[in-house]
Amino acid sequence: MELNALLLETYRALRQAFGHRNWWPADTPFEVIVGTVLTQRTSWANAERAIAALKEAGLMAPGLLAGMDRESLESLIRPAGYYRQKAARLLRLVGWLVERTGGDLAVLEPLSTDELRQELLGLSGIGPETADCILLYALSRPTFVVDTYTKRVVVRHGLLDGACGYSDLKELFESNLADDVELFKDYHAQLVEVGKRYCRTTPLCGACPLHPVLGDPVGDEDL
DNA sequence: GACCAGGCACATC
DNA sequence: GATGTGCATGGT
Repeated sequence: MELNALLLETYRALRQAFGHRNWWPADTPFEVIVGTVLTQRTSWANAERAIAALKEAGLMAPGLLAGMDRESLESLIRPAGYYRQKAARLLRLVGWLVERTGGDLAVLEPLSTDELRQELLGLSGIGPETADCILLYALSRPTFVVDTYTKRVVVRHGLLDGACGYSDLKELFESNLADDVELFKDYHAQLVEVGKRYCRTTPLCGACPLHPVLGDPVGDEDL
């Protein structure tokens, strides 16, 4: 089967099994941006507590957040973990956003996705996954988000070898699927879901909805 | 108590 | 370029 068809079949199987995942839950694109930092290496439930605290305090707005002192921000986002790092990262990111846009994300529209991605990656604390989450889920750019679950599913089924890096995985999906923001949003979310439920350190391939599509895993690499 | 969760920067080799 | 480590809370 062609890669394009295989990747679409994979998505269909996941969508059939799990339903639309409805990522990213948020009231505004700005809230998505804040969430991308808060959820780094952190369960969504804990990131949500921090988001709720910011909203409760009436601070979920670029100008207000950018003006906060670091210690107050740290105490509000504490439940998300890594709160000292994340407070510093949020202040840098939101500071950049305010300076760059004055708080109006529409100002970024003329920039190419690639230009925007490079700017985001230039900020300390914004790596490839966070940058792509911001681009896809907050700014609706057709960029594929990769994470450890993506790698597990892809490598376990021999689509790429274990030495592949972030850009290889990203390329696999972007060059074999049409640029489709809604597809990219839900596809990533589905990969996270199947990763959590079945494609774990010790896989549960038998009941996995991908098994009929991709077959038995190949290799036994520890991912 | 161990292990994991919607990463990233930095040190070291 | 690859590999190891710190960052921190909260659920299972």
